[in-house]
Amino acid sequence: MAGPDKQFDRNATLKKALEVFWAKGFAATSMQELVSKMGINRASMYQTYGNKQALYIAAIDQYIENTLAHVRQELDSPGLPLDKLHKLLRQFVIGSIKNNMSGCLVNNAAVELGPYDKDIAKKARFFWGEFESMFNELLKQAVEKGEIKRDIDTAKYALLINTTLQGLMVKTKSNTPKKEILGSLDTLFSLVKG
Amino acid sequence: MAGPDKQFDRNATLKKALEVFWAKGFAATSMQELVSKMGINRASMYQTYGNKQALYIAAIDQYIENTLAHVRQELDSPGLPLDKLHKLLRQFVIGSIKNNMSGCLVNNAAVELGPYDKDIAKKARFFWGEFESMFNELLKQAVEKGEIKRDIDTAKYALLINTTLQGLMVKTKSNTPKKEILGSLDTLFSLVKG
DNA sequence: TCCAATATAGAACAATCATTCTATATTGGA
DNA sequence: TCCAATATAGAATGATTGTTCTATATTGGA
Repeated sequence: MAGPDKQFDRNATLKKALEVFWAKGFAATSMQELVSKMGINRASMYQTYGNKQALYIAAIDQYIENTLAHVRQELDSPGLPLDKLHKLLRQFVIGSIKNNMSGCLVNNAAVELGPYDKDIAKKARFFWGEFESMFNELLKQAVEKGEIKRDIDTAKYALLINTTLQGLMVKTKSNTPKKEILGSLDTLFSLVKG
Repeated sequence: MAGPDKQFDRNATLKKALEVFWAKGFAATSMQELVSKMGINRASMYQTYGNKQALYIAAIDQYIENTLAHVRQELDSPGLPLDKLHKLLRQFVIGSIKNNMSGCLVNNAAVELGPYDKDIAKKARFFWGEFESMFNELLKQAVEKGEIKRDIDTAKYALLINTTLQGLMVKTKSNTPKKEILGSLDTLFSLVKG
């Protein structure tokens, strides 16, 4: 068989598509804009991804993979568990605001398509489930290390923290002052620490 | 001048438009569907509202007005302040799930258009600001009446509660189990009560 | 009985949508 | 030097988009 030949960089072009979908959502993004920003030919894109929906799913998959890897790395780094978590969530908020109030791609996708697309809804639940597992793990460490002195139900707290995080992401999308958003995050952690 | 003649019911037709936008978002809703569901002629709709964007804004305004009125009424009713608030938020969650996981129209609008539409973003901030004022008022009452025994910064707690509420709304859009969502709400209130 | 306003039906519009097609160039191994 | 794969350019397709237009019916007050 003939080799891979003059192939474009799948990962890089998908990242471009991801950025457009992240900024504008699914329905408001046209194939024209996608093809332009990806820098490849229309035919190549249909050949590679099939259609707009499939490209969107591929972009979300890449986002989920990259984000989970990043979160794992941050939470595995040295430091007090709860402080690490607090810092990570602060990063999410600041990142969203700096990235033109883009929020979280999964959150955006769930709000736009969740009720009509079971595949999207399922991916969102998986993504958040992973978050909540990691948060739970950190909370358990926080209790062990005495960073949290009470005896708490860490799993429930993990769910609450992620839910609040999703609310923070939404608030960044309407130009809410950064201080206010980060303030709510601080309030949450002050309550968790007890 | 000639009288109002054979006019359609502005309020009722706008409510129909609201329902469609609420369920499907702005971009994914076509004028064809709007006109059909509203039961009026295309020309009448353009005559009355101008264009799709203006109709959307009008629908959001009606939603904000109705929702704030409903919240005020619920929170003014007799009962323990925090219990009333808890029950109200539970209603929001259950309502969203029963209404085909539609979430909150303002939340949906902020996520879809907030970064690109300053008018939408401003309305979202106003809407949430009203929520937070009312929540703050209730929290102050809860402290006065001894429903909360600690000395808390009610304003900060009000912000946190609304932020978490927005996260709860997002979670309803991806078919997250009702029990899990309501559980997070319970966790939040258990922390607030202290 | 007019008039002016308000509604209707439904065609027409130009633009844009996602998608497919034709034809051609480039590449690396057999 | 072919071949088969992979890319390109760019036109074409047919559907759908938001919006406007023409023509007509209904209504209530002057």
